[in-house]
Amino acid sequence: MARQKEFNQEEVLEQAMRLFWENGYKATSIRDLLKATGISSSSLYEAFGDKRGLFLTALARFCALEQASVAQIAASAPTPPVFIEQLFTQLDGTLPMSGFPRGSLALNAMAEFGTLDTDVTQLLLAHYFAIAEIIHGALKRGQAEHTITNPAPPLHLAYTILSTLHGVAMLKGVRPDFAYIPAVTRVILSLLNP
Amino acid sequence: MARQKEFNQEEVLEQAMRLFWENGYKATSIRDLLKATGISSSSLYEAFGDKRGLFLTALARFCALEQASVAQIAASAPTPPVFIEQLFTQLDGTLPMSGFPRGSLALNAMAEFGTLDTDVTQLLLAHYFAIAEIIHGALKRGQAEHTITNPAPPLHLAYTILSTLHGVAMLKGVRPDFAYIPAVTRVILSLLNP
DNA sequence: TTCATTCTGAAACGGTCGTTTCAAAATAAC
DNA sequence: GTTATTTTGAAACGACCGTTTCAGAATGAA
Repeated sequence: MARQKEFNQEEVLEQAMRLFWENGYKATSIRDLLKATGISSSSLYEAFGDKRGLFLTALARFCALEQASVAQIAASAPTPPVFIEQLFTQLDGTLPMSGFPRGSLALNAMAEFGTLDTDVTQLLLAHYFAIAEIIHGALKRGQAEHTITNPAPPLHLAYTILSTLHGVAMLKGVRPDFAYIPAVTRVILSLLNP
Repeated sequence: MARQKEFNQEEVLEQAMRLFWENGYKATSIRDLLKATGISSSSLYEAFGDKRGLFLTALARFCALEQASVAQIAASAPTPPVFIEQLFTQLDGTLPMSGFPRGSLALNAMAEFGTLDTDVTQLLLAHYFAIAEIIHGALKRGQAEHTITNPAPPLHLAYTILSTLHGVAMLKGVRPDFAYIPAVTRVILSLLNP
């Protein structure tokens, strides 16, 4: 055949994801992306179609990473309440140290796009319900194992907990040193075992 | 003196607030604002300085309206738990009918700006803590009156409830017909009186 | 080595951005 | 009615936007 690509598509996506995460979709220009990734515009357009295509790919990557992270925590936590606790703990402490921007790209995209782009909306809703389902499954297990005594429908508890997580994540994006996450975590844990 | 203004500053702010609310800061252009408000660029720049100044003024207006709304609900609700319930109910039902865009301009601004604009950040944090304080006060009252039996620190409960509200509002911005708000509300009310 | 194919880098495209300018229109005071 | 002050409308500004183009560099196959 002919010449092979000089850039790594994964690395380009990683950088694009970070830029969109930090600055949002509209505020991230193609030139910003070219500078951060080091590739040229012709390569970018050949690989991803256009700016929106690159964003959708980067957002899908974010969602996949976040779902994998949540699933891994769910699988390794000794009990469902500890799983829930670790969701909040990860939000509070470990993510900032990993060099990622604050907050959540998915939540930022929810706010920026709302219902204005059906592809973005579909991606975000699928992501939301996938994570809700992981939490839901854990809560069901907890009720069966009696590590959770609250008899409320586990799906309702799951939506409540996920909403609380999202609310905390939003505030954390504006005030990264928000000190009340452990307190909120304790309240939520007390909800599982009143 | 001389000629008097032909436009009403309040109405211009109202329109600007709606546009920023619907589309975000970056995605709302000066030309969009001129078309929606009917004024000319010279008038706009004379009255608000620049685009960012107009946004800050519109955002401050939104925050003032929201705080007044929450305070009014707090004052008129028969008991603190009913007050909390009405916060969720208003989010679920009445706002969409009023012709306002979905979601919350304050939450959208949190996501769009993060920590990148200190003036925006300060405004949003002040708004956040003002509403948290209203809820906090109501919960303290509820504990004193025994309409709330959960003995947890009311400030912790307040942050938890506000976070949940914000998480629900975020999802509502992407899926206005989200059907589980009443279920989440019931879970939160059960938290107040376990 | 030659040829065919693919990727790259840089320049350029028209359009839109936020903002400024300024002459003409309007009005309060005299 | 004249004057002084302020607002308005329209045009224009340079900068940046997302995107396209294409000659030339690079590389696998013959």
